[in-house]
Parts: sequence; C-alpha cells; structure tokens
Amino acid sequence: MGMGRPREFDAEMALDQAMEVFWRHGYEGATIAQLTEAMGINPPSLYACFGNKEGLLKAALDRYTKLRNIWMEEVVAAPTARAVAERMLMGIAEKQTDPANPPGCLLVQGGIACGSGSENVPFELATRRAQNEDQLRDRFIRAKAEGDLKPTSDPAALARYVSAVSVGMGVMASSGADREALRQVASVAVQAVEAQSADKT
Amino acid sequence: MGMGRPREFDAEMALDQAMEVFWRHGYEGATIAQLTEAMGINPPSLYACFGNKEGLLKAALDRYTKLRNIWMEEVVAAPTARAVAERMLMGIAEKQTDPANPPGCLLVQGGIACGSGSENVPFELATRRAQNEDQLRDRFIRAKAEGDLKPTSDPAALARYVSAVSVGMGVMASSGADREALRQVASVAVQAVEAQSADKT
DNA sequence: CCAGATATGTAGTGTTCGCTACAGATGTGG
DNA sequence: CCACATCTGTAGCGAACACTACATATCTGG
Repeated sequence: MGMGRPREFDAEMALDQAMEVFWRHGYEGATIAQLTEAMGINPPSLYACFGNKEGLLKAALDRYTKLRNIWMEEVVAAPTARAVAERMLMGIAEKQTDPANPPGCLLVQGGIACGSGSENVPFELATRRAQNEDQLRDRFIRAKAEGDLKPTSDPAALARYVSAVSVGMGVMASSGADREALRQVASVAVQAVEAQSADKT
Repeated sequence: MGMGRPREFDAEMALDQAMEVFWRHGYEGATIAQLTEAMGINPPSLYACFGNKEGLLKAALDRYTKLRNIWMEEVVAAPTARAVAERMLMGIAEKQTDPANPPGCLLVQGGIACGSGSENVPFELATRRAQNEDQLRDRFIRAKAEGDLKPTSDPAALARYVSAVSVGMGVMASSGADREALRQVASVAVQAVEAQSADKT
C-alpha cells in the first residue's frame, strides 16, 4: 500500500541530458552507457522510468517538440506570410548554431535511416516534422484568405518548402556551417515566399 | 610470382548492392551480415576487397558521387542560373523518388549523426556534399559575371541555398514524400533564384 | 606438374550492445 | 515497528556486432 522509495533524480533534467546525447549521436549511435552516464543514473533507473531505449527517445522527442511548439506559436503569430517565413528561417539559423545545444535539429539528427530493429524511429521523427509543416500550412492558408498571399499561390507547397529548407539548414549546421552561412540561406529562401506575396500598393 | 586465384564476384556490382544497403539503413544501421548477403559474398571476401566496413562505405560513396557528378555536369551546363537551379531541383525530385533506388540521398541517409567510433562518417558525407555546393557556386559566379545574375547577388549564398533545399528534399523523400510534393518544393525554391536573376529586357 | 600467391567458405573470435535479476536501501500506510 | 512498495547499484545475462584464423580451392609463372 505504501508509495515506495521516491526516485532520486529529476526526470526532466535527465531527459535534457538524454536529448543531447541522441541529438549528437543519433538514436543508434547513442549507447545506453552514454545515456546513463549523461543522465547521472544507472540502467535500472532508466528502464524503470522510460521502459526502454526507444521509450527514452520518444520522451526526449516529446520534450523537444514541446519546447519547439512554444516557439512555433511565436513564428506563426507574425503578421504576414513573408514575416512568418523570415522569422522561422532566421530563428532556425540562430537555434541550430546555438552553442548551448548540439548543432542541427534533433528531428533530423535523431535518425533519418536506421537499422532493422528500429524502423519506426525515422517514422517518429518524420511525424513530428510533419506537425510543424501542418502549422505552417494552416498559417499560409490564412494568409491566402487574407489576401496576403497571391490567389494563385499554393499554401501547402509553400509550407512544404519552408519545412524542407529548415531541414536542409539543420543538416548544414550539423556538418559545421556557421550562423552566417545559415542566415544567408534563410535570406535567399525568404525571397521565394516574397514572390508569392501580394504586391503592396 | 603467380597472380593467385581471381575473385569470383564483380566488385562494381557488389558495390552497387552495398550502396543500396547503406542508403536504406545508414552506416551504423547496416550490418556486415546484410551487406554480405546483398553483395552475394562472404565476410572474408568483403574485408579482402574493401578493408573494413568504413572502407566499403567510402568505396560506395566514391561510386555514388562519380555517377552524381556526371549528372551535375549536365546541370551546370544549363544556360542560366535559374535554369541551373530548376534543372537541379527538378532532377532531384525525380531521382530521390526513383523506385529503382532507396528514397532520398545517400549523402544524407548514410549517416548525419553517428556513434563514438564512427565520427568521421558524417564528415565524409559532408565533404562530398560540399563538393556539389562548390560546383554550383562556380557556376553562379560565372552567371553573375555574365550578367545573368544581378550585380547585388551573392553566388556563394545562392549555391548554399540550392544545396540546402536539395538536402531538405532528400530528407522529405526518405520519409515518404511523393514526387509531386518534391516538385512543388522545387518549383517554389526556384523562385528565389529567379528573384536574383537580372531582368530580361 | 610444381611452387607461390590470392580468393573462398566455414566457423568461429573477442567485444559491445540493450537489457535485467537480485539484493539492499528508502520511502508510506497501518 | 512492521508489512509492503518502489527505487538504486552491482553485476552479469544472451544476442548481435565487426572482424578473422584456417583449411581448401583456383589461379599464374616456370
């Protein structure tokens, strides 16, 4: 009937450490030994709390997307489609080269391709990237309805485009591109959205 | 003094099979058992011919980039910067959804993040992606000199941009995006290059 | 036909992987 | 203070990993 011995570590802090290991080494490249060491716990504590390695990844992804969604709210709150794209892509240039985190994006670094027992890891990442794309698409649909985007524009295609550029920037960041290089990419990319914006008269 | 027993398999055909396994599962996700089975040989033959797993990957990358460079020659032969971007991105939409190959790009799927013994695998991939970017940059420098791109344009930034979009499209393809979706992304992306092109008079 | 050289198939090697049994520690409810 | 529930650390489990020793087979040069 008792509630048992309480856990001695903070689950969210431990998750943050695990997140960084997955971010840096990918799902398959991260070992339980590395994860437990970074989290400051032993394997049984990890398994009692998160089930298994994949459960830990999902928990880390949940935390990552939760933080990211807060930021996405600010992004789609920008007044125009062009401003949305600019705020998003410039923000990504910042975040993906923030020395406080591993470079790139966990939703890409986590594992684009995996071995035979982990086929659903890439799927998990893709699902969460798609959520981001959906948010953008909804915002661009609104922009079109408001006359901010041209009547001939395709909001879904624009959203896919911005999402693709984001991913590409993430890969660039993970392979050493600096902030200025990412900013340049973002700057060029915004022009395509601008080309789909209605003329200011 | 004799030349010994000749090898009974075709190295290039075997490489093509290995390339596909790396492409689909990534470097760390691909096992020697999978590779040898796909190549139709046994481990000792693999190690005699390619040294080790990483040597096999490099050989596969060499073959991949060799084929890809032939195509890139055609891309940069397009008459204008806009045509270069369009030919490249539309071609990528085709190639990365070609059912004859795994989806996406080997230079991304191969391994963006790796474990502790394989840190230089992501570096190898990044190096080869950079070569592609260099080809584009040189072409855009020429386009600017020819007056095809605006005097204010930044050829290096444009090349980085097209390269980033290509990578993003690859990740999209690997997570199930169909050819039409990629074409839409390419179509939007080209508009940014168009915005940097000199006006036709 | 023989000697040296290289490739092949079988059958492993040692290591590391994700994961867990178990015993002791630390909490709660009665 | 006791029964019970949960967490923690040690130590190690079976499986899969990259890789290889070794005997055999197949070639060339003489």
